[in-house]
Amino acid sequence: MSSVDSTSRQAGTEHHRRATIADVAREAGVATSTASVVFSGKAKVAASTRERVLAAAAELGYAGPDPRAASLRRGRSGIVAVVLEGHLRAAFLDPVTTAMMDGLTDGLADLSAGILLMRDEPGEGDGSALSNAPVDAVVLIGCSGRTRSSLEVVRGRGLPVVVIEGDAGEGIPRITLDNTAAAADVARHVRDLGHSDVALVTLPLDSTRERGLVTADRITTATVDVTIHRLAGVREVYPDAPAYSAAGSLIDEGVIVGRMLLADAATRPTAVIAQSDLLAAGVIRAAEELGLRVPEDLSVAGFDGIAVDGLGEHTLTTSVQPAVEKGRAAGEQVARMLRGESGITQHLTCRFRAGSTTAPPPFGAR
Amino acid sequence: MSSVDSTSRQAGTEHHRRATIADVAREAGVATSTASVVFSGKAKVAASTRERVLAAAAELGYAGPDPRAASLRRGRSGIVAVVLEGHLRAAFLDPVTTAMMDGLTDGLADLSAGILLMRDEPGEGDGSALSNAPVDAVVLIGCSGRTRSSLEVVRGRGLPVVVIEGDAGEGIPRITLDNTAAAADVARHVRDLGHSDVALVTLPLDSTRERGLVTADRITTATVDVTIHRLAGVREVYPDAPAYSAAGSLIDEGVIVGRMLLADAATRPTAVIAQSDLLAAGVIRAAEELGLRVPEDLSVAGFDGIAVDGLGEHTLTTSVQPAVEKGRAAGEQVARMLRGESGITQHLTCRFRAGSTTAPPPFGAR
DNA sequence: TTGTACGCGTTATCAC
DNA sequence: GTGATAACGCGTACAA
Repeated sequence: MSSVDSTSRQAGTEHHRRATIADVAREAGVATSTASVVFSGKAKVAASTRERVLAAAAELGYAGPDPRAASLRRGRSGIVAVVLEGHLRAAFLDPVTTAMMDGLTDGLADLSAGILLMRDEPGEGDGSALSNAPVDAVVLIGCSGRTRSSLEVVRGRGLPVVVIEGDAGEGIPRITLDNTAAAADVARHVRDLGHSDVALVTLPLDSTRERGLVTADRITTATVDVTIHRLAGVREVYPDAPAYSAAGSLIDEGVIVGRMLLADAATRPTAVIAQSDLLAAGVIRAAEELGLRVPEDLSVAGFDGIAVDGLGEHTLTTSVQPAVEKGRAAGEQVARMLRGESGITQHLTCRFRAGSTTAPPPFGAR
Repeated sequence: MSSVDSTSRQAGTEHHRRATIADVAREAGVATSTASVVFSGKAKVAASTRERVLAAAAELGYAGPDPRAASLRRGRSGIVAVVLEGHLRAAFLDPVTTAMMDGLTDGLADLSAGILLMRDEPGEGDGSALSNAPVDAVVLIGCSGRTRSSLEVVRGRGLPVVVIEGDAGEGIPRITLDNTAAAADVARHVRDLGHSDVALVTLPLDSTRERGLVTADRITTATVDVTIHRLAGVREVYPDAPAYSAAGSLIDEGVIVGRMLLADAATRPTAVIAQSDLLAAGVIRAAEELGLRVPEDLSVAGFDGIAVDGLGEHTLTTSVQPAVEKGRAAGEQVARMLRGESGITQHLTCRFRAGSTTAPPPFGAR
C-alpha cells in the first residue's frame, strides 16, 4: 500500500553546533544582553548596532532565540493545552466543538498562544502527557468524571484552568450554557404550535452511549450533564414525552432513532424534539424517507444552531448556542488568569430560533 | 448574552515560590541528582530513598520537574507543530483531515509528543507563532504557495519538517497520494459499466474557490494539486467530459453543483464522478430531489472512502484513500528524524472500492 | 548507589 | 543606549 521512494537529508544536520545568541553577540562585538534586546525589541537599540547584530545573525545562520530557553527564563511557554475526551476525530466531528475551538483561538489571540491538543486518556496512569507538557494554562472541555484525573494533574502543577461545560469543583472558573432553559424554550415553541404528541431524541446519557428508550432508571444513572439538562428543560413542558437516546451526535444516528420513532403510523408523534441539530437533521431525513413532509406532517426541532452540511432547504427550528463565544470566553479567562487576575465563571445563554421545520400539527391529528 | 456570575481564586496564587527539585532533595536529605532520578526513572534508586523523596515532594507540593526547564536541558520539548491553512474550523470540517490527525497522533505515539495546532497566517508578518513555539518538529499540511512562509521559518530554525500532500522543495520528506492513478481507476470502472455520458465535479481549483464550469483556462491557472491530479486521472479516460468545480468539499456544494448538472433532462449525464465523497453525497441528494434513483437512473462515484454522515443506505463507489495512514506515516517520519535518521518520502496508494452507487446506464440511455 | 558541579540559551536587572 | 552578571530549574557526566 505504500512504497518508500527517496531519501532526503535531515534538516538540522548542520556543521557542528547551532549558534547561540552569545555567538551572535560576540560576532557583532556587542554584549549578549544587547543582542537579546535586538530580537525581543524590549528596549531601544541604536539602528547601527541593530544592523550589526542582524548581520552577524545572518552570517551565523542564527534564526532567533531558542524558544525552550526563552520559556525557562520567562516562565512562560506561550502554549495553552486543550483537553478533549476521546479520540480527536470524534471530538472534531462535532461542529460545536470545532466552532468552539475557533473561538478559543480568537480569545487567546492577545496572548498569541498556541493550542496544544491533548486527549484525556484514562488508562494513561499517572503521568499522562499533561504533566510533561510545557503549557501555561489548561482548558478542559466537557469535564465529565473521566476528566477528573487530568484535573488533578493540572491543579497539582498549579496551572490556571478553565472548564467548558462541566463542573470541576470549587474555585475553578467555568463557561456554562443555560441548557435547561433553552431546551424549555424550544419545547414551549412546539407546544404553542399545538403539539401534544411529542417524542424526544437525546444525546448519549453516559459513556456507554447506549441507544434506546430512556427510562427513569437510565436518567438517574446518566452522567452527561448536557443531556440531562436539556432533557430536564423539555420535560418541564412535556413531562411524559417518550425519549430515545442516540449513540452520538450524528446525522446517521438521528436517522436510526428517527425510523424507530416514525415507523409505526399509529404511534407516530406529530413533533420530534432532538437534542442536537445533527440528530434533528437525521430525523428529518428519516421522515422524508417515509414520505412524510417536514413540517407539514411532522415538526422537528434541534439544538445548537450550527450550519448542518447536507440539510438542504430547511432552516432548522433550534436553540442557537454561542459555540464560538464559549471558546472565546474560555480564551479570555485564560488570558486574565495569566495576567494574574482571577478567573470568572461565565454563564452564556442560547437564543431560540424559529425555523421552517416546525409548524402546527397536521389537521386531524390528535 | 452572557452574564458574569461568580469569581474564583486563581489557581497558582500560592504561598510564595514554587518548590524546585533542589528544595525537595534538601527536604529529603538527598542530592538533587538523586531526586531527579527518582522522577525520571533513568536509574535505580533504593526503595527507601525513593520513598523519602516522594514524601518530601508531597510535603512541599512539588508536582514533578518543570517541563520548561526539562525541555531546555534535554533539547526537546515533546511537541510537534501541525500547520494547517485557513481557519481551524474549515480544516476540521473535512473528514479526511480529521482522520489524518488521528493517524498523526498514532504515529507520534512513540514519542508521546503533543500536537500543537497552528494556522499558517500569511498576514502575520515575519515572526508568526511558529518562530516562538518550543516545538521539536513540524508537519505541514497541504503545502500550497501560502505555506511557503511557514516553511522558511521552519527551515531557518533547522527543525525537522514533513509535508503531507504538497511539495516543499528539495530535501523535505513528503507524504503523497497517487491521486491521478486512483482517479483513473474510478473513471475506468464507470467506463466499464458502459457510461459514455459523464460529468465531473471537482474540488476548488484555487484559493478563490470559484464555482462553475472548468474551462481550459481555469485548469492552467489552477493551484490546488489534489484537484489537478484527480482531474487529470479522470481525463485520461474521459478526455472531454465536462467538469464543474465546487466551492469546497461539502455536501451542500455537491447538491448545488448536482442540480446544475442534472436539472435539464436533455443534457443530463448518466454518471457523475466527484472528487470527494462529500461532493458525491451532495450529488446523490440532488438526484434524489429530482426523483432520480441512484444507481438505476444515475451513477455517482466519489473519492476518499470516508464514512459520510448522512448518506444513509448507500455505499459510495469511491477510491479509498489511506487518510489515517497519511497521518501515521507523517508521524513516523517525524519520529525518525528526531532519532537522527533521515526522513523518507512516502507515496501512499488509494484502493478502489465498488459500492452501490454505480451501475450500468439506464436502458436506452446511450 | 549517591553526591558535586557544570551548563543548557535566555532574559531581567542594574549599573554605566 | 549598552554592558556585565545572575538567575531560570533541571539533567548528567564524573567522582566517591
